[in-house]
Amino acid sequence: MPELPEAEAARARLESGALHRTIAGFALGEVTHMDLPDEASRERLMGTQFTRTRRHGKYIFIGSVDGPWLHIHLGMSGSLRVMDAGDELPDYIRLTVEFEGDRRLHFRDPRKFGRIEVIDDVDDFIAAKGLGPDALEIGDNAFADAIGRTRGAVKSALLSQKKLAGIGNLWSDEALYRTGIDPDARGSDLTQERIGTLHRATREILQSVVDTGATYSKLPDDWLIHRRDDGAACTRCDGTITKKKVGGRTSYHCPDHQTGT
DNA sequence: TTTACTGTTAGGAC
DNA sequence: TGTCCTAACAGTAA
Repeated sequence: MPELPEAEAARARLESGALHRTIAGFALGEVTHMDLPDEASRERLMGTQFTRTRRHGKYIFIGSVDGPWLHIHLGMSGSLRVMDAGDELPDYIRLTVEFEGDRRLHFRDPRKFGRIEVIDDVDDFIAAKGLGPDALEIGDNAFADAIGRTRGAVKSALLSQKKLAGIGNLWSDEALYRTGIDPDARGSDLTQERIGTLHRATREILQSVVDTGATYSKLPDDWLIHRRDDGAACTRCDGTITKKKVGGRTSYHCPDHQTGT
């Protein structure tokens, strides 16, 4: 379920379980239609150790000061598992990094929308992708520009990784729900005050989810995440949660307290 | 059996 | 030129 908080949880898992161990091999699962490192890329990593991790938006990186990096994107259904040899393997493991000793790093991805590749420089990669600032780091002015200068739907702007990186369908809905903004509202129609409120809500929501390790059941009961159902009761007014498409994405909102301007 | 889905991106419309 | 929108990707689950 990967947006920024899930990527951050995965990064933390790498940080605690996959550093300072010599890479001894790789095992490939069923890999048709997937972007995974080819033989030559895997060969570059053999015998090296990862010593640090990074994350930018939904993009995860693990590498070292001067060596190549592994870039991991979880796609729609990817996850990382740090396990030991002999542990019972879940289904849909697409790539395993085998460290000396028993430690194993597994990339699981049923739907195969994720990707892993070997890259030389993280900052170059981020620039080449055209990613905006990380959603937890972006400053007030940059956020106001990213949202307030778009003619399209505010939700689409939140979702644009080029404007700011890390927000996906679930947490964009959550932030708009909390701030009472209709996902279809034009970004350029919002007052500066509302955009400021949206920025704070976005940051607080993402940070809260990060703090739970992206465990949804630990999030407060009144969050939209627990009632993404057409017809559910709104927790902020007497309204009813309603489903609609915004920018091609399924969106849940309360038409009573979420307004256009 | 049909429909929808938490992300990205190419291609086309405006 | 830029911005925005849609469809497609693959597999599973409801």
